[in-house]
Amino acid sequence: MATVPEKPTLDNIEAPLITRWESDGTYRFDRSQVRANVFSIDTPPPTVSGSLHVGHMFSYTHTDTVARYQRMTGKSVFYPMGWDDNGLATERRVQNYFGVRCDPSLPYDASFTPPFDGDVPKGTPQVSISRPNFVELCSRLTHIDEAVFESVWRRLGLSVDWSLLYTTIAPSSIRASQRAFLRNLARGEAYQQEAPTMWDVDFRTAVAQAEMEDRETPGAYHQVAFHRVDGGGDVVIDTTRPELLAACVAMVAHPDDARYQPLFGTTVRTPLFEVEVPILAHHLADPEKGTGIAMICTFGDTTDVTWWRELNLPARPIIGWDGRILADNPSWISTGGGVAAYAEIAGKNTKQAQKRLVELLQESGEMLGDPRPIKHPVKYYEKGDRPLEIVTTRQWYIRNGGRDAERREALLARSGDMTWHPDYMRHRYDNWVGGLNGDWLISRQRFFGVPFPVWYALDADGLPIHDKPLLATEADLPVDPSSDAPAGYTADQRGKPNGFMGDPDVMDTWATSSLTPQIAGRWEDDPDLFERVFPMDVRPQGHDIIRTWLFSTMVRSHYEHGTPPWKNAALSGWILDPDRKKMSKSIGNVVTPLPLLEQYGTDAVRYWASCARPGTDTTFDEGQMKVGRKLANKLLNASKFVLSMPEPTNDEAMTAIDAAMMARLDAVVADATEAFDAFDYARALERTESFFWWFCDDYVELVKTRAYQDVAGSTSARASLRKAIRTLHLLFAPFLPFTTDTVWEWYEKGSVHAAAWPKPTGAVGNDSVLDATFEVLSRVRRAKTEGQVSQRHAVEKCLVQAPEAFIAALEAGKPDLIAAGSLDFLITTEAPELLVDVTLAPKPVA
RNA sequence: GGGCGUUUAGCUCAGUUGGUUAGAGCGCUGCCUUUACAUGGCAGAUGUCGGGGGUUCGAGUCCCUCAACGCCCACCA
Repeated sequence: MATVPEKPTLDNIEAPLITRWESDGTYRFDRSQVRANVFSIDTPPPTVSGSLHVGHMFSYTHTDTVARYQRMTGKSVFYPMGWDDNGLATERRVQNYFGVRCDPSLPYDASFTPPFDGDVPKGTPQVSISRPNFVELCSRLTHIDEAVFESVWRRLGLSVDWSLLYTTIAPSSIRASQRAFLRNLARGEAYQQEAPTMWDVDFRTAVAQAEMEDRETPGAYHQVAFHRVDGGGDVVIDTTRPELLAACVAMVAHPDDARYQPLFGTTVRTPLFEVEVPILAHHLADPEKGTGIAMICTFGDTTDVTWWRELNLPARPIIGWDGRILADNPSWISTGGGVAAYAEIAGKNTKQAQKRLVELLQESGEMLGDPRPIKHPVKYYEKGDRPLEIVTTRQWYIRNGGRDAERREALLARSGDMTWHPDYMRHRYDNWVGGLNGDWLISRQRFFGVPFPVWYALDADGLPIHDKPLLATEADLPVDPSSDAPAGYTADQRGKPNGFMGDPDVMDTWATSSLTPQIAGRWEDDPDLFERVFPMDVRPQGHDIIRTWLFSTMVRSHYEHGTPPWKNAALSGWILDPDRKKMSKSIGNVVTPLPLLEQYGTDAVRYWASCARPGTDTTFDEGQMKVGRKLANKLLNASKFVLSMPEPTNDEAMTAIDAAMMARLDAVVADATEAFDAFDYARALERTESFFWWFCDDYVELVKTRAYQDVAGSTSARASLRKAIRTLHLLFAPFLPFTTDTVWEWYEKGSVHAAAWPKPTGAVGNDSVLDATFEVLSRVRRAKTEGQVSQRHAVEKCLVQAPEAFIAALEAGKPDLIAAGSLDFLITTEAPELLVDVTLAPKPVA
């Protein structure tokens, strides 16, 4: 046990405590505890990018305060950390870091060394390497990044149990992910389908609905004339995508549109390409839009897909996986003019094709007027730079209710099986699930991720038989179908007729991170652990990823376990910069937390984070960190004051003043406990903090003299001060873990973070005693301020006129009041109104 | 177009079942070296609680309505 220092300081208190907590195992999960005595947290695994921003500090602190509270109530806290290193983010970082790109057609080169190691000059062309080489580099870089990341994260003082660390690309995570997929497949919850898919032409991968976003993009309306086959003149449409004219399969107008009703069932010939297409009716056609009649192409947008499906139209795709117009002349274009026109656009990207096609239409006179520029919302992959195209591909899906009312209802009902903090966040879930328009697309045509544990037998011509996939068995997981062979085949049959091929795709990151409760809880690998932590008590996360992470985790747990994966979801808000914009890497307004931790101390930054109400977006405010610093400093000094006094050895009845203070503190303990149980750390802090300032400024000042001297009530004062400060250390411990543990060391054994959360002492006090005493004290102070004398200055006479009840209440505070106010005389008389008359002693003559 | 949230002092924000005169911190002004703390203390000024209507003995708080801002979703010819 250390003693109280002469000059306590907040400087450099963090590092020794971080070391001590680790060596003492202060935050170690005790897995011998039964489920009822465990508090488990499904920690968000941050993407390992080698940097940490103040938003992380913000939301992780919220969870940490709750974890610390739960631990102090006696729960064994399961608080793991994970790194999300699987997926596209890592691939991009590897490309930029080593100056390479993956080309799966290349063979493995065992002696390959990357051209760069971190500093790739701008504009350097990337070196193409094989998939195994690329995956090796991904593993290598994630290991480097994770070592850096861990050291930075430890600095935050989070009470995570680092021995539970997991990564989403580790073999055990791949095993969990593949196992869950195989079970989804076996139960019919996963399936494969060849269908039009939203496609990013740069990443060359399919993209899920949840990962798309709209961006206002410049475009232009082009008015184009189609010729009626019956010679009755032209039908004019407006289109923003004239380059898709060659992919036109029909025209469509609203069934009630009188202008076009006579044309339904007739045909027109497309301009330039001279393909005959029907004019059809469909309720989704909007008479108000453009000319009221649209061309249907395969595929310009999602409405085209709907029309194509519902009107049973042929597929005439002309855009390839690279976003370019297919090179070969399509079978449906057969006239000389059509073939010549197609040759003009073949191989071009959509922009170039559009430009050329407009020229051709203008030459032929089939375009009316000039293009009319507009801005319109266009779908993008959230990480992409060019608009998404719709390409028909074979993909894996997990049913999520997007095409099935019964599943949708079941998943909607799940949001009622858990508690949301704050409650209104459940609307975002309900809103999203209610608006789904397709199943969850989980396959990605990428390289660094969890492979599908699936192979395909090849027929005599060497073509894959997709409808009878060869599945891995659970016992063999994890598998990599690009290097492992399926049961019944040998490695040399790969790619041969009557042999096999591996499924070339990997799962999207969300398909694996949707299993974080299972991964962290070591589902099936350690059933004893899993049953002690699952379903988890809480999922903390940002409100912006309810539609992705929260929902996808719900889907997996709903299918596999028939329950929500957690009892509570705690949603945290965003950090806004002083201009109230979201802080994000892409905007470039991110603040790094390390300099802040240096300047104000970790506790002060945690204080700022803890002031934000759950779910609320919060402005970045260094002012609040200064306040936090001040608070921590005050706690240090108040503790020094109280703990420097001799520990009371005998019992003495508590004075009315002291009992009333303790009763107030009891109320604070009750409030803070209730708030924490509801995940409202901000309220717990606010109640504790406001009590603490009152305690320092008023109560301590009032009883200071009595505590110093050996008079009647001094034991009561010392004992009360000591009990109260100890309770305050416990109440502040979740927020100011460094300051409180520093102080705790002065007089207690062990860590405050292993101590028991306070309970109300049952003190019985009369609050009006405090009110009356401080009302008079405050007036005495004002008189001294107005008289421009020190607060120590003697008061010759203090006359209090007040109603009877007030005087009665004041009675118990009189001795303290006289000492604290340096009153020579205190006289009370009864009067209808409160009046305090203060006569200051004469100022000494200089 | 639908959903959700926000709007309280110059700034950042509390205000929990409706209840005296609406609060805190920062900032601002003045004073005080006081033996826990000058990284301090004491005191002071500052508000038509976004607008309008309603319920009530009583509304920042409940209901209706409008507005501004933000987020999510839908629309994308």
